[in-house]
Amino acid sequence: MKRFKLGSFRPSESGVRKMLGDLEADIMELVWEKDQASVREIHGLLERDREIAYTTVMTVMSRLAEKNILFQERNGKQYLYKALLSKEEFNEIMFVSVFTGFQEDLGKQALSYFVENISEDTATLDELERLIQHKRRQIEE
Amino acid sequence: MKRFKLGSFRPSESGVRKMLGDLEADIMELVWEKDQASVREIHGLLERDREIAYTTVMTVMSRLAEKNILFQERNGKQYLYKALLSKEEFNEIMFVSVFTGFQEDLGKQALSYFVENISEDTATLDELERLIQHKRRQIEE
DNA sequence: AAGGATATACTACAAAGCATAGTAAAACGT
DNA sequence: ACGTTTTACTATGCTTTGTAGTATATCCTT
Repeated sequence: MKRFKLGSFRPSESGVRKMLGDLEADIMELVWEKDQASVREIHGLLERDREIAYTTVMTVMSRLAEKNILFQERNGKQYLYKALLSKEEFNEIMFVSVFTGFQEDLGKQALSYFVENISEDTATLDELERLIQHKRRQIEE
Repeated sequence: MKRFKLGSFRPSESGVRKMLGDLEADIMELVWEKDQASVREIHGLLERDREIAYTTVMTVMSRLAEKNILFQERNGKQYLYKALLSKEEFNEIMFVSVFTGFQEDLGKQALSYFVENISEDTATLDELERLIQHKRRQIEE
C-alpha cells in the first residue's frame, strides 16, 4: 500500500502540525476546507494574512504531492490539488501511529498515562466508558 | 519551571526515539541504565557496537545537557551526566504533550480513536475500566 | 613545578527537512 | 503568434542531528 511520507514530528503542536511544517499545515487546512484547490486559490487565501510568493505556495504544494498527502489532477492549464485522506483520516493515522509506538514501549503504562491525563471531568470518563462498552460488543461478535 | 527543549519528533519511532535522534536516544538509554555516567563510560559502551569518536559522544552529551535532558555534575577532571527525568517521567511527558495536542484538535474524537485502536483483547479493556474507576474516585475527593 | 594524559570547549561540515523565491520553460486562449 | 498563466527547475538560508578535528584546560605523578 502506498503510504504517505512523513518527515519530522513536532509533538506539542496540535493536530496536523505535529507532522507537517507550518506552511504545509496551513495549506492542508485550506485544501481540506475547500475540498480541492489550485495553487492560485490557495495563494490568494494565504495572501490575505501575509505576503507570500506564488511560487512558494507552488513549491510546497508539489512537495505535499510528492509526499502523497495531496495529489494533482490536471485541469486545463493548471493542476487541481486534492487531499488523499480526509482531515479525520489523516488525524486518525497520526494518532494510531503515535499511540502504537507508545504502546510498544510502555505497554500498560500507556493506558494509565492516558487515563491520568485526559480531562478531569466525569463526562469525559462517561464517554470513555461508553466507548469501551461499544468496543466490547464489537469484539464479542 | 525550566523545561527541556524538544526539537523534531518522529511519530512512528518507538519510545524516546520519537523525540530524540538515534545517537541521542542510544545515549539516553545508557545513561538511564547506569543512572549516571561520564562521557568515557558511554563512549566505551557505544564502541562495543560500532566505531565512534570520543568527541562525537561528548558533543552529543553536551547538547543533551543544553536541552536540559541531561545535566552535568563536575567530578574532578570530568563531568558526570545524569538524566533530569527518569525514563518513565520522560515518557509520560512525551505522552501527555502528544495527546494534549490531539485532544485540542480532535476533542471527543481522540477518545474514540484511542478506544478503537487499543488492542482487541478484553483484558486491556478491563484494565482500562479499572483505571477509569480509580480516576473517578480520585476526582470525587 | 613540569610533563604527559585526559577531559572539555570550540569549531566545522555534511545531510535532511522546511520555508522561501527567482528564472526558465510549457500550455493555453484569442 | 503573442501575451498571460502555470508549472518545472534551481537555489538559498535556517535548523537539527551526527560526525569529528583542534585547541585549551585540568589533574596526577614525579
